[in-house]
Amino acid sequence: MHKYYKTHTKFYISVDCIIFGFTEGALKLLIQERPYEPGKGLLSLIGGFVEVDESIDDAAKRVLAEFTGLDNTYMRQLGAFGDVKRDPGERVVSVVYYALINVNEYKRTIEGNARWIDIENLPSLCFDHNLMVEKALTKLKENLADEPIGMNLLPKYFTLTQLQTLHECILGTSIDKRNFRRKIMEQGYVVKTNMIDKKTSRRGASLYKFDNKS
Amino acid sequence: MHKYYKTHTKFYISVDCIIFGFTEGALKLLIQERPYEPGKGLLSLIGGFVEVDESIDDAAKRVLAEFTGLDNTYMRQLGAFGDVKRDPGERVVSVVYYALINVNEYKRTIEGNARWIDIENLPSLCFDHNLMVEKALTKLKENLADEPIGMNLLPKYFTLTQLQTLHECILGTSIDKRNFRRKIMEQGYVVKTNMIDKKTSRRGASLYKFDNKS
DNA sequence: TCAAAAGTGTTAAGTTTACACCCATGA
DNA sequence: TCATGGGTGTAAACTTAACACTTTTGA
Repeated sequence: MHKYYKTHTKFYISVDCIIFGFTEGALKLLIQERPYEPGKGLLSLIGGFVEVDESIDDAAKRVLAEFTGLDNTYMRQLGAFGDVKRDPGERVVSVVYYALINVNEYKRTIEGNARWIDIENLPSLCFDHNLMVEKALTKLKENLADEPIGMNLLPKYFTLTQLQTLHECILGTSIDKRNFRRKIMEQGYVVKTNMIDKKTSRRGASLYKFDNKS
Repeated sequence: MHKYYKTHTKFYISVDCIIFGFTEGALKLLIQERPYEPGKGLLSLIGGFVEVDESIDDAAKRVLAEFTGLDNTYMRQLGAFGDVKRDPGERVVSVVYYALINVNEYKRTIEGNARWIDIENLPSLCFDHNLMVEKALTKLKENLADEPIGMNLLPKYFTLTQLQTLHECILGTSIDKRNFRRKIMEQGYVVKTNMIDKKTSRRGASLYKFDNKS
C-alpha cells in the first residue's frame, strides 16, 4: 500500500508499567517474576505487548487493568526505551508508564504472581527495568511539586501525617510538620472531615479528604 | 527462538525530531515538506524510520545529522506517540525528540527541502506533529529553569540582550532586564569577554560566552 | 502517669518582582 | 545633537526554612 514504508523494519513494542502504591508508611512498587524466557523468573516490571488494534496508551491501561483490576488510574508516560540489546531475547522497544494506585483497591488478579516491594532497597530487576524505575522516581518528584498526586495513592480518608509521610517517601527528605501543614492547607486541595482516626495514636488524628469541588 | 514473542505484532517505529534554532531574535523550527505518501507535500517534522541495527536514540541522532550535518547535539526524548490512526497510511509509532542547534552551524544537506519557520504562528503540520511541538515547547520551558540550555542555541559569543531575547521567546513572556542580568550573573554559567559587538547598537554590547570550566 | 502521636505560630533568610535613569556612540 | 540600545541598584512583596512546646488519651 505505502511502498516507502515497506523498506523499513518492524519491531515488537512492549509497555512496562511502574505501578506505585503507598502502604505501611512506605512507597511500594508492584513487580512480578518474569513468566517467560529469556529471563524467566527474574524480577520484572508489570508489562505486556502492544497489540495491533490498540494505541500504546490503551495497551498500558489494559496491562494495568489485567494485573490490578483497576481502571481510571493516574498514569503518565515516562518515555520509550529502545536500546538494541535491552531485551536479550529479541529486539523489543518498550514504552514505559508509571501509575499511582491505591493499594486498598488493588485486587490480585489471575495474572497472579505480582507483589509489592519496598521502593527503598529495590532488588535488581531484569533488563533495563531498574533504570526505568529510577527515571520514574525522578519524574514523580517533579510531579509532586506541580500536582496533588497524593490523592491517587492514599485511601479516600487519610491523616495529614500519612500525607506528609507520603511526600517524604517520594522526595526522600524529611519535611517540617508545621511548614508542611500550612502549605497543604493554603493549597486547598484537601479538606478536613469530622472523622477521627484512632488507629495510629491514642489521641486520634483528624481525617482529611481531597477536595474534588475546586 | 523466543516463542512467546511470536504471538505478538510488530510495528514500524519512526523518530521525529523537533529541531529548534534561534535566529533573527526568534525561536525557529526546522520543518520539511513530507517527501512521500500519505500526506506528501504536507509540512512535517524532520523524521525517519528506526532501522534494525540502531537504538532509537541513535536513529534520532542519525536523522538529525542527515538533515543538519550536525553531531553532538543537545537532544532529549519527548516521548512516544502511539495512537492507532496517527499516521493515516500505516500503523507507525513515533518516538519524538527535540534538539537545540546553533543555526550558524546548520548546513543544509542533500535532504534538501528543510527550512526554518517561526515558532510563533506555526502553520498546520501533518498528523499529530503540532501536538508534538506543543509538548516540546512545554518541556523546553521547564528545561530552561533547570539547565543553561541557551548555549546550544546561541553562537559562541553573544550579548546578554540576545540571551534575554532567547529566554523571552522560549518562555513567551517579557523579562525585566536588570533582574535577568543579575540572575544570569549569579548563576555563573556565562562569562564576559573583552569583545564588543557593534552590530546591534551604536554603543556596542559586551560579548559573553558560556563558561565550560565550572 | 507516662509514652506516643497530634496539633499549633512566629521570626529570619532568601528569592522574586517592580521600577527609572544615565551611558556611549554613529549618523 | 539626538536616537538607539547598553548598562546599572534598591526597596517591597512574597516564599521558604528553622524552630519547641502543649494536647489528648489508652495502656
